[in-house]
Amino acid sequence: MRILVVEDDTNLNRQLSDALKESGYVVDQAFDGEEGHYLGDTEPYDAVILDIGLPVMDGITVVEKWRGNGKGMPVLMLTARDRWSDKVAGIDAGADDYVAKPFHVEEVLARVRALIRRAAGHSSSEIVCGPVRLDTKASKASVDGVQLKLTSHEFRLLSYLMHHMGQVVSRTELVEHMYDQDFDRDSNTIEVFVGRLRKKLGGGDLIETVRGLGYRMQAPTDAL
Amino acid sequence: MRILVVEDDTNLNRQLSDALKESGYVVDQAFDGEEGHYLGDTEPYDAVILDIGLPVMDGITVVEKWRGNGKGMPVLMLTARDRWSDKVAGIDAGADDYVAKPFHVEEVLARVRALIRRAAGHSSSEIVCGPVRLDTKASKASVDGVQLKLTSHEFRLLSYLMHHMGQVVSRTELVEHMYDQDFDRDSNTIEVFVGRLRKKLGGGDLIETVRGLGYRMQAPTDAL
DNA sequence: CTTCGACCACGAGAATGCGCATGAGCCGCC
DNA sequence: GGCGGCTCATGCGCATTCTCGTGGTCGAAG
Repeated sequence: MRILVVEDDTNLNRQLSDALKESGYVVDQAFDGEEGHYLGDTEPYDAVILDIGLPVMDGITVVEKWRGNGKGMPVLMLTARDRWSDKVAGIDAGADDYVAKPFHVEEVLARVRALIRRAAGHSSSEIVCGPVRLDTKASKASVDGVQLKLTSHEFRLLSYLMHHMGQVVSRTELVEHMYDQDFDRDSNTIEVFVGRLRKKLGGGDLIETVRGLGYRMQAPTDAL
Repeated sequence: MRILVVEDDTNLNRQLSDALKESGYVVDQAFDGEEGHYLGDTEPYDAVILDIGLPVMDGITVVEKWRGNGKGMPVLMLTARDRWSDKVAGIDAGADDYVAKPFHVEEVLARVRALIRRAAGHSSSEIVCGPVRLDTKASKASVDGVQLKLTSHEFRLLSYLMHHMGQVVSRTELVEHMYDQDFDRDSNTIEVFVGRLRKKLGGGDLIETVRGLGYRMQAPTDAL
């Protein structure tokens, strides 16, 4: 984890940086807004601690520039005690949190940890199997990077198969997970959907049929 | 976006609730810890404002119970001035942010905005999707730089969709976040609003309908 | 090797029901 | 009372899904 500390008070900067290093982070330091902005723009930080009152370019502007440039790393702002309007401006500019001066170093550390933890939670949920990618959150699937146009049942089927990659999945199991309750078991709907899905997924036999048992989604590293 | 305000001071509660409603949120109110806990446990809020000193059950306990129960919505705590230990306790219990009393209402609003957009994974106060811009700060939306004239429900719908860009959002989810507690679910109101919103947003099919599942706002940089 | 039975693939048509537009009534606000 | 916004009902169009029938494939047994 790499952290940038932008703070013009050299004493405070060192204090924070030391505490962070002690906690196991890699720390870069900057002492004015321009330097800080440049570093944040070019280096990949996991979090930034940013004073609001800085020489050359103030903290608000720095955040705004980063955000306008697509930089999304968590930013923790340091504000003067009673400047609540600064806090509002900072938060609206895109800061994720702030601490009012004077602060306890442990509080800053706790917040940095929280920010990093939270930022880690936003990775999109994707399952990959060979050329097939499934994004459960967006309800989208693609093969070789090409978007598939799936109906909701087709998607549910693919989803279930991909969640059980490598396993043999019986027809009844599929029925039970694709439909709410009682469903006419003697119909070949599943086969029909498997057929359609195979067609949409394309050539490589990704969905293998295990005669008498059900279907199996090919694991990516399958030595046939 | 739907928000719960838990505060026993009726005056303060109303003050906050009114300000939030003015900003386009749907607000539920609770006046003691138990009521607040129950509501937060059963209804899907996008954020909660929670006083720390409450009758029947204090704020810390409320958060702890929610978190222990898997509830992850952002919680903004209201603490008494200078009670540093309360802040720490609140954060440790699982609160996401706090404001010390007495506070400026705008500060609370700014923090709520920040919490909501952070929970959705956005870093700046403006959310952009293709030609559409949503200004969470001013509660305004524009297409190609032209201001849209939206009714409050239309705005809430657009806001929720844009906060969940790329994800499929179900009709019930939309209902739950656009209306407060009791609302007749079996009607096609949402479809009507989607229709109107589409008309106002103009040609490009920004709101995609996913048959059987819900709606999805098209992400701008669509990775095909 | 051949034959038989069970199982599976696939195409095409039929039926379902979802989503959309539209417009009428209703409510609250000015 | 007029107006703008919200809700609800109706009917249509069409994507999706289900059914059915035929033909193909596989495995085992004679």
